Amino acid sequence: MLDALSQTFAALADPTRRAILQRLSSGEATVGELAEPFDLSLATVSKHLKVLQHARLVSQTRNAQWRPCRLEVAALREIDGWMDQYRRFWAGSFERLDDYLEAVQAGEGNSGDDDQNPD
Amino acid sequence: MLDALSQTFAALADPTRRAILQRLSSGEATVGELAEPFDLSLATVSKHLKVLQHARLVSQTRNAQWRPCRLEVAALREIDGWMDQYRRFWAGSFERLDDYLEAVQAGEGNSGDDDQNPD
DNA sequence: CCTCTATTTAGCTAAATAGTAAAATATGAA
DNA sequence: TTCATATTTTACTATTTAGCTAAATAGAGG
Repeated sequence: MLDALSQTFAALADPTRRAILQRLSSGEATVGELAEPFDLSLATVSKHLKVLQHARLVSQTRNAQWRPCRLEVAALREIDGWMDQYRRFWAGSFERLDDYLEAVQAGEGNSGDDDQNPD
Repeated sequence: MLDALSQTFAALADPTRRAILQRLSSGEATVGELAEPFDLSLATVSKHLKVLQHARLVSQTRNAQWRPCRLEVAALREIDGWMDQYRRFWAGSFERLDDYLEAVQAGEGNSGDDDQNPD
């Protein structure tokens, strides 16, 4: 079994699942409502939802015979947190990593090969 | 073939590949250097690098018989851009989506077909 | 009970992919 | 040319997964 972050990324690596998340970002929806815009069987959408639930991106409650789904943002926040370590590469004016590294290395007075750690 | 965003998410859905990216965030590295911390064959790491290149997360140049790899942040920025539509859910004080939606709906009135009682 | 609606599960196929070992390729050096 | 090093490519296997249809499950209501 993969770690939580990998599961979340894997769940997001499918356009249908991302569309489901987008739909859920405007409110709860039942499985049937979520399936409606897609040319897919309900069983397939149900499986997509199971993947999303397993990745903790969606939760499902029960209301009579409906299972309303809801977006859960905790896993998305984890992705966002993971991205933090890379944001410095575009937070400033650095388009390319080597520009950044060259700038850092020039600032440190090191002209060596490539093992400088900018952090 | 999947769209670019799906490919990027799929590439990130592997701990080895994320570790490779992290290593590259501190500077260029050859395939052998990247493979060193892993208990994987060079061929396997080479394939991971191909996935990362295909997702445009890594570029590879040539230096004699070495192929130094470099982090490319454009695809990460795309992920970051995709996340924008969800940041509002944790940018403020909203821990739970339903709190946010209740607040919004209370302000806007009811939109119609999703008014099952939430609890 | 039975029926209707909503959803999930089971069983299948096809495609993708992570891993391997071994052969092939590319470059530098002797 | 030959050898050594670095990396990729080529089969091949095993696992995962997106999709389907059909059957099963769950609740509402007659």
